[in-house]
Amino acid sequence: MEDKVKFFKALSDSNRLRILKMLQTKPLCVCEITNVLELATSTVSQHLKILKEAGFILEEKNGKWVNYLINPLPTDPRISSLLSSLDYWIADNTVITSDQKRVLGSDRNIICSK
Amino acid sequence: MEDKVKFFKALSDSNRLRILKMLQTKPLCVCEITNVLELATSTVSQHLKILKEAGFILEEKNGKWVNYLINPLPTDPRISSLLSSLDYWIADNTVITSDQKRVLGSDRNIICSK
DNA sequence: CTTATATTTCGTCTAACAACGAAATGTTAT
DNA sequence: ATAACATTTCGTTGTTAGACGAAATATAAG
Repeated sequence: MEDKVKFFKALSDSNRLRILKMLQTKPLCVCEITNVLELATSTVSQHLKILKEAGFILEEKNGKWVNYLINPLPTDPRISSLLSSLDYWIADNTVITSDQKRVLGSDRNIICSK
Repeated sequence: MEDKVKFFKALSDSNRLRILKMLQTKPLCVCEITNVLELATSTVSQHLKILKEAGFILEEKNGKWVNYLINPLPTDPRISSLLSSLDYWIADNTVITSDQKRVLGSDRNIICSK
């Protein structure tokens, strides 16, 4: 019974919605996301784990970095539905838009090694 | 920012999903729902309050009873979307189906005054 | 091999949530 | 009026969830 609410639970946190929308802009490493959300790295890592286990995102190791990206081929069609209609569910997207701009205008090599 | 996750939060509890699906069968009073979910009346009342405040259901006083029903004309189109596609989000619906059968085959006047 | 960097895991704190029973409220029936 | 019933509100309890910092892990660079 509990996996019925799994998707809703994963989307029940505004920081996780922000992460998903950022990743729809481009794949990002943990420290880039941390930089935008202004949370502890460990907290962001935890959110990413939840999104990954729910099937929304994938992780790809790249040396020192772990890149997270939107799952391009989710096994569950409900995930595809949710991902493609995320904007619909997020009414006020001023924060989201600002996040996406920050993500696009920033360089990992400057941000992360600070 | 917090009303972004309002709908997802309301649907993040399996008992609330069961309530919504029962109400899609027919309007019900608190004690009929309590009888199916086998929870304390006060707990069910609390769940109904959450669903009502999120905009999914309405309440109609009818003497001794308070009838709850699916909101037929939600102001927010997202609520309509969610309500009409609830089955899609609920994968394993054995519990749901059983609930709906119980609801249809029971008489408020017998159940509630016990 | 040691250091720096990126990330995850772990333990802890606090806030939010679901559940309960008891008390309060409102309505119907006697 | 009083009793019976339906429901809500309130206070409490146990559990879950989000946040943090510190320690552990992994890789890159010197």
